[in-house]
Amino acid sequence: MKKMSIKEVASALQISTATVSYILNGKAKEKRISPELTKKVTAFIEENNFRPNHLAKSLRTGKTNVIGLIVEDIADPFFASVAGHIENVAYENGYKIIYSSTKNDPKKAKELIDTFRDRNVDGYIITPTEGIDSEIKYLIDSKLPVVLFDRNCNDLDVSYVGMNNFESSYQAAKYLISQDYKNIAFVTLDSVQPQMIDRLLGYERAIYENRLVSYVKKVEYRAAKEHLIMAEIEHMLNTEPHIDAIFFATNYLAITGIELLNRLGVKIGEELGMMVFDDNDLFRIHQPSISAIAQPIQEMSQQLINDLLEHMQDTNEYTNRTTVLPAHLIIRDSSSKTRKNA
Amino acid sequence: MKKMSIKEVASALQISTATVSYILNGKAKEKRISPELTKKVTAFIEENNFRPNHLAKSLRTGKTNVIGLIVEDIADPFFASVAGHIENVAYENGYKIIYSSTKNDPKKAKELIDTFRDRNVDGYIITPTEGIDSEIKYLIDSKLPVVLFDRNCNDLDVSYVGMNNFESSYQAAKYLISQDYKNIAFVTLDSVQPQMIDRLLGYERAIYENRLVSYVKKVEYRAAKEHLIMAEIEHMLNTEPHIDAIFFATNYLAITGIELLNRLGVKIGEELGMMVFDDNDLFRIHQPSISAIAQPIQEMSQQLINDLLEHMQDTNEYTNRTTVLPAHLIIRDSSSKTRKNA
DNA sequence: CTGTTAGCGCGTTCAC
DNA sequence: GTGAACGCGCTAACAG
Repeated sequence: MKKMSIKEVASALQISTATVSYILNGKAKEKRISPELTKKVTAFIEENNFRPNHLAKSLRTGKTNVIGLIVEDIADPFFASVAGHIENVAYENGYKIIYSSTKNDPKKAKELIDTFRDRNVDGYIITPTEGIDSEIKYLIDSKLPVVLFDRNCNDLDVSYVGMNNFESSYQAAKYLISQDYKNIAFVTLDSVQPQMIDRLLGYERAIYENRLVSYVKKVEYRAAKEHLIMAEIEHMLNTEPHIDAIFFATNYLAITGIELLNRLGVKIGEELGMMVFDDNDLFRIHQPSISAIAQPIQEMSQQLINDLLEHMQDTNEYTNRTTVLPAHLIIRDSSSKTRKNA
Repeated sequence: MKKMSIKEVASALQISTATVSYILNGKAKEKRISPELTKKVTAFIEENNFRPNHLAKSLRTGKTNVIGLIVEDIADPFFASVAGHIENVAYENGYKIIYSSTKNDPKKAKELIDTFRDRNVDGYIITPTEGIDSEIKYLIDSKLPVVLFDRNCNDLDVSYVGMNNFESSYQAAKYLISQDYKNIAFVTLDSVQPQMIDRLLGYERAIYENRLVSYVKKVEYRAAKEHLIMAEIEHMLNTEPHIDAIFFATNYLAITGIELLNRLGVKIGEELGMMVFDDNDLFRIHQPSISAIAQPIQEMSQQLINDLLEHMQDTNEYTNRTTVLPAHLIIRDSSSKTRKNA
């Protein structure tokens, strides 16, 4: 029951492997192979369940039909969701996906790019870490299809898909201001990632435009433990008691923050407004519900995989495309002093 | 800057490709290649950044160093988390992971197994759907390393890793009973998956042992829309008003249920006890917090990948192993009538 | 002892 | 419609 080779098919049918190969690849007509023979071969292949060896094919053609997906962490629901959407489309187009998580470690990111390169993946979807511009540039220079997402590398001519962090942050902050919050704090990570910086700047723009004061709390990035985050937020609330709203730059920070506030008995919405980046079941169901900026995951994924497929189709004519999608601002109860269900 | 081949290395150094290959694969000593030559070759390879073609190597050796991961849905946080853990260990051992989601469709599951087989993955981690026993059996008969998880295929001699659904469900139900709930409903999916059946049976055992009455609500499985689930639960609560606790068999059902109950203004815990399968941030932070049965994700993943690696190492001596890990019963406020924080 | 030759794995594709 | 080279690395058998 071992695997059959094209040679065996050929010899069983007393024809050459070339003929079988042409038929397999739909070039029967082009190569003027008689319909009868074509039918005979097709039938034989079907009957004996012959499957060409993918490795041999890849070795010869240089195509693996594999897409390399490099994300910060596949276990993160955001990236997992993107992985799911991408897979659907990739699957329909005959591609499989091989993934790896950088854990935001540039060294690992570089290794991953190398490994994927060694394995001849046909295209790359990458969430870049800091300091891997040169590796990405190398891929591009080698004419390999690459699409970045979530974070861009500004200095590179490469396709990118992301969301409008600056604009959505600005709009969200403006909304809080419109709801009469006067001292809005922004809790973020101490990170230089462009998307994080944009979120901060969007907030600050809204603050400055309205002649308000900005309160920015940067939580240390690496292995930020929950209780440390809580301690920092608590400290901030104690030293700046006039703060009347918090805008969290990430999901995780917000969840930790909510836990703290619940424990402190602070009434979210009434006493303290809240806005969060990245939506989540929790924010919808929490009482009061929490307003959030939802990333357009579906749209981003679609764009990502479309761009990549297109790029893989015609490597030469393809021109890079930067897509910045609008986020969805979801207004719930936490961003108004008068709660609907209060 | 195209890729260099072993042949080029050999000719540049005026030696044979065999020599280079032996050195590359650490067989220099075994093959009595002089240390000087070894050093020279190593240096040359380093300098010119030569990387052997993985495809050629795989074609020759039959090993791809790729693990095929077939889950129900990679976008589901549970599977994504498993994927993350597995990746860590796989990576350290030189394996990459190629994934695909079955969406619980047997047809797709079969296709995926075929595809992965075509692509010569070295090992399989599979969340089986119904009706793919024969495909899995085929893999096993072909001596391919397979580990199942989440759901077992009872009739197959194959390694399996999962958690003790029956026991943990039984314990959780018993706990509710011990907290003086008398009419406990069990809300589950209308599914014949073994793990779902075990959860139901565990609940029923606790009910019967205590001479209570079981209320089982099976929600239709396919594409269960939120509002339909809500309608079903609401109907149940109306027709069986004496129900004083709900035990949800899945995370998703519970989230939907909580949303409904909050809307109805039912006081979870006091008026209606609650227990849920699969933990989640939401359950921890919800007020009142929701008791849950947490899957031992870390432990399961570790066991999964260990078993598979072992199996891939010595295909012959390996004997199948069934691992059923205990779940973590996390008692919070929703499972007592007297809430701690009430 | 050191290192080489040559065939293999298997599908693709050019030249006839 | 075919023969044979080719993509590239591995390794048993062999020569010096």
